Amino acid sequence: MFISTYENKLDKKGRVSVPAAYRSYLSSQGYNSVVCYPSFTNSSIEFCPQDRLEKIIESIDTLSPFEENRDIFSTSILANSFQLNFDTDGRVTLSEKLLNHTGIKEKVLFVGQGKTFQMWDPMSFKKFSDDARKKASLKRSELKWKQTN
Amino acid sequence: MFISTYENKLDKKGRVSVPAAYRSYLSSQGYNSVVCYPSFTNSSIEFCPQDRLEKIIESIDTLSPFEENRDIFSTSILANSFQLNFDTDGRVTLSEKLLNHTGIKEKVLFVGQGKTFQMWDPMSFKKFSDDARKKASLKRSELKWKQTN
DNA sequence: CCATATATTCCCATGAAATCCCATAAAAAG
DNA sequence: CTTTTTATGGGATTTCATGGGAATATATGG
Repeated sequence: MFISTYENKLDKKGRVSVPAAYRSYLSSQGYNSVVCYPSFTNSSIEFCPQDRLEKIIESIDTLSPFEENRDIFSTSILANSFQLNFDTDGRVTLSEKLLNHTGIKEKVLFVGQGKTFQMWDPMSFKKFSDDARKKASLKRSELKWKQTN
Repeated sequence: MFISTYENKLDKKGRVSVPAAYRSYLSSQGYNSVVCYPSFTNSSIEFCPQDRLEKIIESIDTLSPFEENRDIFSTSILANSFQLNFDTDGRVTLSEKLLNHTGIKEKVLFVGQGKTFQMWDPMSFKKFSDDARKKASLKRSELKWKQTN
């Protein structure tokens, strides 16, 4: 399972170490690479084992080759995905696209999400999680109010 | 599988390098050439292994109710299809027909579509992709439904 | 059937980017 | 405190995209 968070450094060559805990989980599942794509809802990169993307491909493949939806789905998902291979020391190289989407400069924050994990710029993540916390407390009071009525 | 995008240069001789990642996937599947045809719905060229084209033609056969339509449809694909062989450095040569359909001049954008890939003029693709992203967020729930069924 | 032009493919050189490999530092484990 | 694992830096090597010359194939006209 991917849990906890890890902050690692992006070097001059654009490489970053994937946390050893994540790597050992991946290899225990039989993977030696990961697939990733920019999140649709926030400025993180989502990572998942390759077979997850393969499932998406299979479901797209059920659509007719001349249906508009096929191109729309595959373009918005597959064209923006990357397969990242680990080097011999467990690092991956991040492309310009991925850096731009996240705003990552110096540090990379890995955030475990159970079956997947994310990469964030540490600052962006702090904003995001603070925001999430506020929203949660607003909703909580809303919920309490509804409960008493 | 074919994912991500790669922008390569068209040289004076009309050659372009097929991304190494795509070539290695093709050869892992036992192919050393590709078949391509102009898309019916947009200004890209569709690439696929040869047996896939045969499958597409079969599916046209079963889908179209009128025999006449079938013939027109499948011959129009076949007549406009090319088999492109890789040279010793992994390049293919693009014919005038293909260049005209796409509007490609200097740069060739390869776009992964899972089991197939496309070639685009970078500008045309940007337009298409911005549009696709908007439509995808509207229709994503539709895809999810199909995945579970 | 040959000769010339044109296009196609092979082959090698180059520069840039990706990857390997090793050294060292920092952290964790025993 | 010692040993092992992990993260990081950087030089060495390999891969890849690209350009262009040489060799081969194909077409066209006489």
